Amino acid sequence: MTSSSPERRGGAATSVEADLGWALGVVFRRYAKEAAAALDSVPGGPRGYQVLTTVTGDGPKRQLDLAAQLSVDRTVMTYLLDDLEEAGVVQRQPDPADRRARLIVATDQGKEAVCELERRLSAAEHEVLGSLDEGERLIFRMLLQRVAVRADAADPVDDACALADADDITKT
Amino acid sequence: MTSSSPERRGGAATSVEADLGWALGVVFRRYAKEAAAALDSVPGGPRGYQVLTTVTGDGPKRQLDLAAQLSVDRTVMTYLLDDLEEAGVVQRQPDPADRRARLIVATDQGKEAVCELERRLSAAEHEVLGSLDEGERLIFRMLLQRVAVRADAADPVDDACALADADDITKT
DNA sequence: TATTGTTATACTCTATAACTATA
DNA sequence: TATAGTTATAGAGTATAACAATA
Repeated sequence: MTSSSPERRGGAATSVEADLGWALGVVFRRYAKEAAAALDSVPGGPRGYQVLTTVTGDGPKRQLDLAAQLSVDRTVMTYLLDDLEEAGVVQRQPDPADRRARLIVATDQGKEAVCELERRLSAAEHEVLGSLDEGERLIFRMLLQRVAVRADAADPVDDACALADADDITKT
Repeated sequence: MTSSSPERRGGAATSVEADLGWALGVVFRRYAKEAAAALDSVPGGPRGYQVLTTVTGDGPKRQLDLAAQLSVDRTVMTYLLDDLEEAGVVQRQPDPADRRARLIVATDQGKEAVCELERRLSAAEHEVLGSLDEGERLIFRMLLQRVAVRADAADPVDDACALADADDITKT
């Protein structure tokens, strides 16, 4: 048993209005698990895969740019690349334009691996959305995409008001 | 900047087929952030809120049962309850049926707090789904719910096959 | 002997700070 | 002086193990 059932939650819960947070959490964790399993062979798991696909798709990239683009701490990027390099899927090359920087490039082995990994990941996605038919899946992805685009644009700083009037419940 | 843009990802990406993992992650993290802000006043944040709503809705519960139901480690539950009790929203009472066990009950203050917190949480949900109109929101929640129910039922153990043939990419 | 709950310890992940080599 | 990358260190969060009280 990994999570509580939705009906268990308090408050109003018509079968459709059922807790959004619960559903989101369950689906996200499930996908994360499936993806992690699919990408099990990549050092660093999903994040290692992201690095690999990025350098494969975009071509050579400097370490810091890569870190910024993927929202990974630069210190974490160091460890990640250590492992990926040891696995032989990427390589650190000197940047001819700046002797401080390193250009990260995918090896042939890395490029090959991406194809196989993409297939596995795609299968994992299909698995997670298995309860929807083709049409529903399309609608779901479309709506989710719309929500995500807005969510990605929104800044947590915008919620200053929400935080401001969130006085301590112990004083209510 | 918190996350990479979807078009940045490698592979095939028609605007609708855009990366499911990315969208799920963004929406989930956004919701988690909003919820954490809305539940800022509860010790333990969202998890403290879950404990509070559970004992408010289901009535007194033993600590271990509560931990199992919410998938929280029993050692974590101890700290969580310490904080919630100190805040005055729940109480540990001796279980008349078993002197080892403690029954967790919500205080009046705790019950009051739940109402306010539910309102805030509901507002947060509305905010996250803000890019959808009423009808779309209903469809989205319905589909998400369907996906979640299946995802919740599925066991990671079922993926033994996926893990089995996930040989190391370094040897491909 | 097994179980409830607590405490202490260790482990993982991530972020911070200090360092080097270049610019 | 500032920046790219590395290393060492410290912090949060979580899990493991040992413990006291009771069954």
